[in-house]
Amino acid sequence: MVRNPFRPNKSNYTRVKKGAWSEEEDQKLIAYIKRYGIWNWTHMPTPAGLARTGKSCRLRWMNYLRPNIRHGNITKEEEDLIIELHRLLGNKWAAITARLPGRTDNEIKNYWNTHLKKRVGNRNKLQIPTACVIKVNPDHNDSSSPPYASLPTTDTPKSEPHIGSQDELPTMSANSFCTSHGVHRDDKTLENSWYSPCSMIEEEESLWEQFLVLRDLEFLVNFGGTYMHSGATDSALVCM
DNA sequence: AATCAGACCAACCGCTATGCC
DNA sequence: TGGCATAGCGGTTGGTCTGAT
Repeated sequence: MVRNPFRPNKSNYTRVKKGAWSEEEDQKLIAYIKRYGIWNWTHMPTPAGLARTGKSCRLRWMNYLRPNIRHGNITKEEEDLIIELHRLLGNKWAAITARLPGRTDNEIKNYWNTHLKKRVGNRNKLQIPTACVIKVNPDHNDSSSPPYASLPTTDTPKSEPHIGSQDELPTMSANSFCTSHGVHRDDKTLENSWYSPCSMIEEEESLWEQFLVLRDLEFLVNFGGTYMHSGATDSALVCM
């Protein structure tokens, strides 16, 4: 099922431009999208006057030209959030980015690989991952709080976070949906705590139940984040 | 001033997920 | 239901920048 949207053949391969985008190309893409919206990345480059693949156009738009993109100057708060989200979600850059409005997955990924990976890696060497319980508040029905989550900053500790509030995120390890175990996060001891193992039997019994709850929650979180992130209020871009 | 190494980041590539016919 | 087309994600690459020597 591996399929490239536009795999140039020998006759047109040289026509496809690669490498850095020029200012002119940017303007062409912006102008085209402003006028016609995004109807089909694969077939857009030709009428837009671009010798690029649809994939390349999409990437350029999503990572650089899209409105409301913020570049550089990752704040301390954002950095903390990235670190914590990465601890919870692993390399799910799209999911992480959904909680960081204005940032792109590519930027977050690059920032992690260049700035945070080593630092966090060194810190985590002192921590031992263990199995434990995922805290879930099934009673949450507060429509005033958005489905996406943010994490408390270190100077504003929360007492008892619950899923669904702006202060909480379902706590799970990178692979918690398959083989590994969720991680109980207590904000008071966020920096230096991995919890002692709970009963494996209890965990096995509750794991599927937690999985089902979290699967639904994950959908809400991703949908909410993606929707907000897409700039869907811009009529020309709603089709994104 | 020249060179080199490491850091940074935009863009590419391979692959999976999803929707449609 | 299966196959095709497209969108999207995550890992990797390679060009450029910057600081050290």
